[in-house]
Amino acid sequence: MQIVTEQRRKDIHNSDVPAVCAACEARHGGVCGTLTPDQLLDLSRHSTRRRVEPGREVVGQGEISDSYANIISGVVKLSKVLADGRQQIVGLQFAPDFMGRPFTRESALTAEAAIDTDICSFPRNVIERLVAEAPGLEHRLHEQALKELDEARDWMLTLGRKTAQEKVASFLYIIATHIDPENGTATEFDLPLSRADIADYLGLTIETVSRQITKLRKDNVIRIESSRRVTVPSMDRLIHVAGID
Amino acid sequence: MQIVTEQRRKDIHNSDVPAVCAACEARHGGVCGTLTPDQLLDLSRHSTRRRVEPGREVVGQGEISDSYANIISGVVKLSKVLADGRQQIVGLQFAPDFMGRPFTRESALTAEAAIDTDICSFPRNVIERLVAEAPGLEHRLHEQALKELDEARDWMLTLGRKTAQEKVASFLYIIATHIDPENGTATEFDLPLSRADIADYLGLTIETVSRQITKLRKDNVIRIESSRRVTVPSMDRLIHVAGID
DNA sequence: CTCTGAAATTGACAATGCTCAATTCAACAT
DNA sequence: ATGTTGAATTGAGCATTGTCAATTTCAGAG
Repeated sequence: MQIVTEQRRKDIHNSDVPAVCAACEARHGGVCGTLTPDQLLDLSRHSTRRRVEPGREVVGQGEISDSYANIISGVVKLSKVLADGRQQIVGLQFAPDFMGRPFTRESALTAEAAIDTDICSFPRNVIERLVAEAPGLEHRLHEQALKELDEARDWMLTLGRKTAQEKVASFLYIIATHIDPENGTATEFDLPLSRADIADYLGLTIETVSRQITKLRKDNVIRIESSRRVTVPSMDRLIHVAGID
Repeated sequence: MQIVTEQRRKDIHNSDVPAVCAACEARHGGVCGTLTPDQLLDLSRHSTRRRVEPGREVVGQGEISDSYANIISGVVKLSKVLADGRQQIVGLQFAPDFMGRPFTRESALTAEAAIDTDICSFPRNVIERLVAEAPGLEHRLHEQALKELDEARDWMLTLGRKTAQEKVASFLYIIATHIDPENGTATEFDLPLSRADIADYLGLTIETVSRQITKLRKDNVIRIESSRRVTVPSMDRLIHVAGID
């Protein structure tokens, strides 16, 4: 079964913004935002854009530290597992975030598409060369790391101290605020994660997640159009139930 | 009550490593490691070394993004609180880590000394100037952020998926491996955190922490010399109970 | 040495969330 | 339509962890 469609970028011989990049939804986000047209051209020569289907690893085992990628659209789950199979999602990446690990650092992380996801990836050595040339790039990567650190710490508070009810509400709020990269908070959206994924993100079981969603529905905090589709009548109420205030 | 002793560093007029730094335990760690003698001198002119007592905030409210500090010795707790007072420790910093947030980024974090802690702090603007001059410095800060991100994600797995028993064992292992910055893993050590702090770090209650410590003692995984002092007869067993393998 | 107060431990009981099992539901193939 | 499959929901009982309260321990003050 073929699951990714690859298309190596055309080499364009002028120093304007490469056509592929000009049309790219993540042109100004991710790593690309800080690059000059020349650097962007350099990078685009080695970039590969492809679609990853749900459940597929974004980069093969062990490659995670070998390549860098911008998320054009979609959602990627970063997760860790214990020897006996218990799993925890430690981060969700939305477009136009970029992913990858600068400078090797072994951290058994799995990156997997949660829904259909388009990514644009570059080999590690090209990124490293550009980092050496363009000081702004490392700064950008640094800021991304700090953003992820803040998010991780916020989530630690959720994992360690919130009730199941608050955890589920917090999750819904995260999705509402991140699912649409363009606009702000969405009041109606599709959940990018299955109940099993949500449970792994919240440190709960599938059953508890389901029961809490049912409870939120009965309390009129959310409406469930279908198992994946959610409407939030009052974001303030959701925030309140999530314990964020 | 005066709780910190301040001593502004003497301005030394030669470009060798400043005397205060040469004698500093964190000379090669923290931010200082990558600086040239000139830069180190520059930095030392604006640095303040002081001792912070347990329970005291390392930097005043809101200042956390305004200054940077190296931990010379001791342990600092980084924590977050919910509106109703529930608290979660989201990170422990040991010597010779450095702390602080480059580039403003409001993240309601409290940094508090867990035990007597010596820190050497610098104002934000000096760090920013040095970052602009010395590219290696931002790289160092970036690596510190990545290290903290890895640690945060490891801890998320512990918070979300481990049992109380595994959590307490994981905590003891963290302390054993970090408490002595010089040497490697310690088999006998003082806990830098009270039971209340441990509970806040593990997302448990004081009582559960106490019961699990008692159980580990009865199972001969650890020995308790006093409530703060712990001996680990077999680190392998501790690791096993912690679920790290 | 005794008193004091905070920290830690221990016990009894309750509650939150988990386990196991049975349905239900939706998508899709026959 | 009907059957099949995986995902989600629901229920009943239980285990782990939390709550509340009573001791115990220990360090420091007098």
